[in-house]
Amino acid sequence: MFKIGEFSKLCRVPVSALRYYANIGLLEPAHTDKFTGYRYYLATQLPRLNRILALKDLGLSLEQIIKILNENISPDEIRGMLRIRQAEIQQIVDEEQARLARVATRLLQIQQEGKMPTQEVVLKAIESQHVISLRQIIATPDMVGAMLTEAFMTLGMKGIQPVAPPIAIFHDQEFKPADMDVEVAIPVDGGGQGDIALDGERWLRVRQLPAHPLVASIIHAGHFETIEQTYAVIGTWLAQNGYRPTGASYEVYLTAPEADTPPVTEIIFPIEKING
Amino acid sequence: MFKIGEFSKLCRVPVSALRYYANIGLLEPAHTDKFTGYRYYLATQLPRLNRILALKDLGLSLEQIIKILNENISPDEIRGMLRIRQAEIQQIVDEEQARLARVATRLLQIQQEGKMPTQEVVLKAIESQHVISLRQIIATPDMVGAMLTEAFMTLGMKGIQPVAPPIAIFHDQEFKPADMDVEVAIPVDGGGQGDIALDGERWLRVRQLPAHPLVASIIHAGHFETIEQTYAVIGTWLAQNGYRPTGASYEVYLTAPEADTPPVTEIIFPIEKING
DNA sequence: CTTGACTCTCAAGTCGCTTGAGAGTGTACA
DNA sequence: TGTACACTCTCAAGCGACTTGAGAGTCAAG
Repeated sequence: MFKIGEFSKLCRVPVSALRYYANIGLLEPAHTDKFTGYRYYLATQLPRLNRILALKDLGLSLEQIIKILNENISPDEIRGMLRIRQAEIQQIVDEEQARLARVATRLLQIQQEGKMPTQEVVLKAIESQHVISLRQIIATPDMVGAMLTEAFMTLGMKGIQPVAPPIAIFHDQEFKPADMDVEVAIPVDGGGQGDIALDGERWLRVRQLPAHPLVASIIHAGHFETIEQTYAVIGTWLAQNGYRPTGASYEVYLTAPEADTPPVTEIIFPIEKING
Repeated sequence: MFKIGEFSKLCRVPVSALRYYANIGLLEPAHTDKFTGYRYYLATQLPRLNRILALKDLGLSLEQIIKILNENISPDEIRGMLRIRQAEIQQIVDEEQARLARVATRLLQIQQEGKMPTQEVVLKAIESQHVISLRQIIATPDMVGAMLTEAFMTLGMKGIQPVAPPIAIFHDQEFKPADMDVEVAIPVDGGGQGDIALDGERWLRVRQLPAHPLVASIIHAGHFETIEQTYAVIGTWLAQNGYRPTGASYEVYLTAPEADTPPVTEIIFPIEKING
């Protein structure tokens, strides 16, 4: 008969943990004094405790361990549990390794630039969106504004409300300062909506923007004249972190145009990992 | 000016999280209505939020992020933080990979044996211990009991109390059924204690058992006649999991000898990882 | 009979949120 | 103008596997 402190020394498990295990019914002491409440353990309880520690070591929750030890579960069920754990652990390993790479990159950046970069690139996924879009070749980039205005006004006349900020998609393979192939897209409700004619040849088309499982995003807060700097930041980031763009890049215009405050724009690149 | 739900859609962060960030002072809304309490955000707050997400992605705590963003911290300090994180993440990766290997081994075992093994091997570290020990070549293994009795009686006469269960250390390189080189060691308090003569030639020596950073341990609950089975279990386990013994093995006798209950013994192997 | 080491229970804290209850607010439509 | 309904608010509790601490009781030695 060991008191809890002695038993704790034997098995190298803190007293507080033993008490916790007793409370949740994972490892009851062999005997509990009815008057003092003192817990008394036997050495024969060590095998059970060791099974507990071993299962815990595999990453199972205490609840699962109680199940495995108290009810007797079929090997198949245990195999199922372990296989789920296996997948989970693999995912953790992958995630943490990616995180490690990001931290290393960040350290390198700080070392090279002597300070913490203030513009942040964020990875995320983008879901498919229902939009009304207008695609055109335009002579200069600042005509995007005119396209948006035209699209917005036409929707306004039809009584259609946007459900998210407008987007411009740049379809050219390489960067062009002129004759850009641009599509402006305004997210709308999924309801039954048809294409809308603008003039003799041009149409506002209803379509579904594709989902992108992985995109890199960065916010540019400031005038469009300086947006190239932010493109440079994201480009550098992609190169340093081993990603490659996989399709047309987006700009999302998060603020309505106002005279007194600079616009906020989100730049989005669909990407994939190199050698992934 | 976005309401919290709109801002949440923009940045793809749940409303509940945004409220939480506001509460802990990580990202205050640009404006809070004094009467209704409604939070209003600006698109210009997105860069800060993105910085938050990026730092969180590196695994920093929100508290650290508040520090980095609100006070302006020197690049050196940030480098320090990141390097600590780097080490932590590396450790997580290593641990999880080891865990993955253990889970895989376990799955294999279940497949081979058709059931969950009930004897568990546990890895742990053992600290250095102050002991009084007696080392001898003995003809048969069951003489260990006699050595222990002799040592205990001698300590008893000197009024010295053991502080933990007695240990036997098997110093032979290979297993020998006879003429074993065995040391019995009884942990005692660290106080100033000298060697004790037993008879003409033999001594109880005071010494410090070395610490072992990594040992494999298994509990054998039952008579000594069946202890070889448990040795086989731990041996198989070491082979399957890629470990190699690095020194003399121990047995710890967790129960005092009693006639009616079988003894409980812990078997301990100092080990190291192969190819580690 | 005291001292000091040990034990007990119960509550709260850890982290980064999420969930839920209960109440108030904003806006579109009949 | 009423009303539905989506949205927002605050505050409290919950997650998991314990740890920490307060306050009270117990045990063994001297």
